[in-house]
Amino acid sequence: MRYSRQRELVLRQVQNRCDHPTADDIYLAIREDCPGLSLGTVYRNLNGLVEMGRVRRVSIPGMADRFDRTLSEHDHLYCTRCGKVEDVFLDKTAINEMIEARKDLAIEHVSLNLYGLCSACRDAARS
Amino acid sequence: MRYSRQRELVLRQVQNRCDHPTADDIYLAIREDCPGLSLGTVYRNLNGLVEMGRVRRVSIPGMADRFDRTLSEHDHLYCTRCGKVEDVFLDKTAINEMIEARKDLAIEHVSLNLYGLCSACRDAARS
DNA sequence: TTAACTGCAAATCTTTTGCACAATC
DNA sequence: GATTGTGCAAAAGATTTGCAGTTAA
Repeated sequence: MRYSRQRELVLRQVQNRCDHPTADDIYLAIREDCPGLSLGTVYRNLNGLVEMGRVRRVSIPGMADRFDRTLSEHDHLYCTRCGKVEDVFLDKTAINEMIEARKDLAIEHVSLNLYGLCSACRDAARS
Repeated sequence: MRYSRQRELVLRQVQNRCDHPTADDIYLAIREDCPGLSLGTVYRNLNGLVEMGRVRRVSIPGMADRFDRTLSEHDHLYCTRCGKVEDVFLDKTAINEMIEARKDLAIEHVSLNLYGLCSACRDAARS
């Protein structure tokens, strides 16, 4: 894979934000510095970066994919109040053991999505 | 909500099949008996039936939603070999306990998707 | 009769793709 | 100079929606 300014900007954009931007979010943000940019290029680069393992894709049913700079194993919480996506680090040993125990299943990978309140909305709801 | 032949046919279609059909699968199947049917009507009715709790929606990232006649709590296995979606009944107490234990999180609902081999493909792979 | 439902087609939204041109190695 | 990447615009796929006509209660 050879260098390109656009790919560099896409990667930097994902790495520099702690939210979980969509392709369009990234496109709009980069566009300010790089007016010629096209959305197709953003998608192509995101797909490449995901394949290379440089960024992660976060899929939540019914909405555009989001992209995540955090590569270590973790899951995502979709906030049912504000729509934000938050990283959640869970101890998954219980889940893995439960899956292992099911010898009748040939499971290769488990994906879980959490729905609830993000930390900001949880704090707001407390008052 | 008032009676309609189309809704009846959509519901019956979901209830009579043990696979997990997409809106389009259902549309094509019903269309044989009811040529006038439109795909929009199928979508509208499926959405209504899901809202009423008569059928369940199964969302797997990157593909069309599927619909499930089985209402009791369970998850889904997407077969990475043949693409079939299979019901999986797991003992989720360990997962729920783990979520409960995380007092810092306000999680309302957990959804998990499993990826691996369906029973048919697993049996085929064994030989 | 009137509110809900339908068919149709157009619109929406997300993502991919074909192609001619440009940039990289 | 060969190949990879880009911009653009069109296409694709899933789903929703506006509207005028139809149907159940």
